[in-house]
Amino acid sequence: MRTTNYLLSTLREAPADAEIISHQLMLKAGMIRKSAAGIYSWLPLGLRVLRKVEAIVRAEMDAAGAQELLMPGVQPAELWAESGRWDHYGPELLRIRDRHERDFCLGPTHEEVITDLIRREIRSYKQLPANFYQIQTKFRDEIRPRFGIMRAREFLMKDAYSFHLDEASLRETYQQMHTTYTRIFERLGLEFRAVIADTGAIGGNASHEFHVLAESGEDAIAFSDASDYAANVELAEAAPPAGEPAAATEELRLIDTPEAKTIADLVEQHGLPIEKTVKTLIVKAADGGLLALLVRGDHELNAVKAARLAQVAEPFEFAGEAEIRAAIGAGPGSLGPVNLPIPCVVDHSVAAMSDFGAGANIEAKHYFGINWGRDAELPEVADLRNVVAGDPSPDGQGTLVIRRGIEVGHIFQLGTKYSSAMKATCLDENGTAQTLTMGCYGIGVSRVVAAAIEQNHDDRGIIWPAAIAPFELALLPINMHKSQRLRDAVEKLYAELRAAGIDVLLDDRRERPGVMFADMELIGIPHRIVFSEKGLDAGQLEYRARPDSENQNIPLEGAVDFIRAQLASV
RNA sequence: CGGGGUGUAGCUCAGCUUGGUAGAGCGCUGCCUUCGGGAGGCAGAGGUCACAGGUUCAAAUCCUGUUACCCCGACCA
Repeated sequence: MRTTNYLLSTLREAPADAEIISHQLMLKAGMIRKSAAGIYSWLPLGLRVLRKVEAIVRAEMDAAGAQELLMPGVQPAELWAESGRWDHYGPELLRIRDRHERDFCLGPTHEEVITDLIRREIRSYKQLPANFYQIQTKFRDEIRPRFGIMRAREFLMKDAYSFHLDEASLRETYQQMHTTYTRIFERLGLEFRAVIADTGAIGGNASHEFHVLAESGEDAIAFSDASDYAANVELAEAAPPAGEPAAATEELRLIDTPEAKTIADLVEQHGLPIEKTVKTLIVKAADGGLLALLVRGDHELNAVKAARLAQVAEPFEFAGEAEIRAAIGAGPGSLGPVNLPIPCVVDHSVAAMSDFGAGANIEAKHYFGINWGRDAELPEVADLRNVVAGDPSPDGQGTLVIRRGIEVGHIFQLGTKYSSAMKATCLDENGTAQTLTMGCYGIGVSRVVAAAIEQNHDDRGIIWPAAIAPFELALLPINMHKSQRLRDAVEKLYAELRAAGIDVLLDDRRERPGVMFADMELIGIPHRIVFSEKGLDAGQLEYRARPDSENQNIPLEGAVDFIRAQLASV
């Protein structure tokens, strides 16, 4: 491809509303343009990347025996009514009506359509198991689309649905998809982790999310430095500390703390180590009253874990200040376990504390030197906090490291949620109808593009992993318009590279070198060759890989082989 | 949905307080010079100042309404 025949719409400055680096770079590199909030066009350069991601996903899904099909983007309301989701999906489902006043929606996912299709097509256990996938545009009317393509309303997704006669077969395909996803993200050249995920309302069955690791990720994930264990921080278990709490060495004392409203104040004004403080959080209880949850001052309450306690009201909700004062007689900032008039659950790490400080349940006073047993009965103990870096791994191997991740894939075992609602059955060996068991497996194809940039960029622009770069190599002739000899040499190599099947971009614009360098670095082409008169005199070209800062002189003769070797070495 | 902010040239923004008929830098077109890290000069093109109404002799500027977009929060995955 020649730049003079290609829409290379690079921008010097990114539009002001682009917040994260991938969004800025995708706009600056001319990959995407916005049509409306969360809705984008892909320019030729961006589409090349998207297609490369798609091709890898498709190849690996095919290799795993999945069959590609394509389902409609517009779906009839009847199917959603059948599964019950027409009423339950909420405003994220964009509903539309046709000229005959019939209801439809723009598909945010395709469980209904595939289940409808398969219940008609699959009659016998002999056709199972089967796994169908598509790569298709989805629409979710997000309340707040943001971060460009990362959290768009319209996005490209690979979604797959598998069908089985029993759980064992489902588990087998699930495991196979886990392996396939691992291969896909390895081939994409991204640093990623498969993490144990929340199974949500479906419950019970296994689920994993695949996260691309990047500082800007929306999810915190915890993984072991010594094993495969990885989980969303929301789900990672905090192991109870070993051993008994240390014996009391201090007397209980009531201290005036008029200026201490927060843990930070307490630490700063009274010289208490933060690990010797306790946070008391009040939530609504299942019985209609209030419940106190205690975590150490330096820990965070984990709402997912708290919501699982039987004593906690559903949905999980913090109590208001007025309610707290009515029940306890003191406001937030002065609460603690001593003389607490409401039920209480404490985190494991709190149960292990001694000689600690907490609110006195008296306005503007704290108790210091609190010890369980002596000053307050130890209440129920549970896992209530987010894990932190350095905690022991729940599988007993190594300690936890916390990184941020971008969710790009999700696999889970659906079971019979849709097949039973929609009566999708087939006959087993005995001729009896069995409700199909299902799994589903998604990859956010367009999000992968943004995630790859979040993980791989520098201050000059994008650094594409080789497998998904829009072009593999850039040819940059300097002052080609002034030298026919240079032009001939460039054209010759360009033709040879193309004949060798290399994805090459020839910058034949009459631009100054600085402009070419800046553009090629911005759009992230992994390899570049610079042609100059001076080099030709010496029979040499300059080669540089994208992240390097040094040029390498290579002989003009055999340049194609050299490039081939460089491409292969990545 | 609640709170906040912004809409002026393709992009980044000034002008608005104090009303007087539209600006800069970058980008774009042409010519000249330059030519190894986003060059310089000259000449151009390009704007219903988001939209509608109002006040006024006069509105980008003041007032009202609408709309779009952005940020924070809640929500969702």
